[in-house]
Amino acid sequence: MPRAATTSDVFNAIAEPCRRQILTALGSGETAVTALVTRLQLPQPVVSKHLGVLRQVDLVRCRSVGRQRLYRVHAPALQPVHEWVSTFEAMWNDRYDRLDHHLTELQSER
Amino acid sequence: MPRAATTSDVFNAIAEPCRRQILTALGSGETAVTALVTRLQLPQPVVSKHLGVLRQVDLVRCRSVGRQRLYRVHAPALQPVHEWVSTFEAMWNDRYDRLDHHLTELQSER
DNA sequence: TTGACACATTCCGATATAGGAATATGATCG
DNA sequence: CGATCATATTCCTATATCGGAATGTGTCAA
Repeated sequence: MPRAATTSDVFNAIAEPCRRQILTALGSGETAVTALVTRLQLPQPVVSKHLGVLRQVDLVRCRSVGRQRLYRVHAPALQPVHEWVSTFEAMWNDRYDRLDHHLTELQSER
Repeated sequence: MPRAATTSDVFNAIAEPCRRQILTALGSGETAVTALVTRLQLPQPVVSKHLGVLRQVDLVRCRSVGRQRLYRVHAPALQPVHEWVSTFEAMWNDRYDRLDHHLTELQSER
């Protein structure tokens, strides 16, 4: 069994490098699909499909203008990720590093 | 082609719910594999395999004590995720929400 | 040394998913 | 209306990855 559905889990959606690239690119503001295609040097169907996934987890939203579709980041969807990661934030300071070293040394002494 | 190797990408490693559970459980301190197994109600081989993945991306480290293996979180490996997500942090405040609403309305007016 | 315990690894089958190619949809313009 | 541009969708195949079952490895204890 593969992992939980990409299309329903934000963590899973941003696990794909291309999708992160797309989000980063959209960080600079509303962008049309073709613009993304040229900027990221990816085939158009690939970009559209990734955008589809990002839309399903509400990481991007879009509006139609003429025949273009302008996509933008919907950042609040990233908040759960930020919160979860922040849980561990207190652990990447020097005190924890020293603890880590200490524990590692405990092993080699054996 | 499936996505980039789980075993080399932190984003991918934390895309799996079980692995997030494991990390969260390890947040309370060094833990043996059996303890994780009983706490998370998962088969032992499953836990061991997830720990293997987490080890490969350096999200956990372990030391041997007797016949046990004590695992601990190595939080610095999460920093890239935190940094990437933080890039968008400024976008999930009220100002951006209002902008979002505004852009959404622009569409329906058409 | 033998057995019990703690954990890791291998083999397996089922299933998602990524990307390519081709095609479909939808809007605009002449 | 027909052509063209912008984007989405479908069909396809290759490949990771997950979990289960069984087995392997290493350590301790009697």
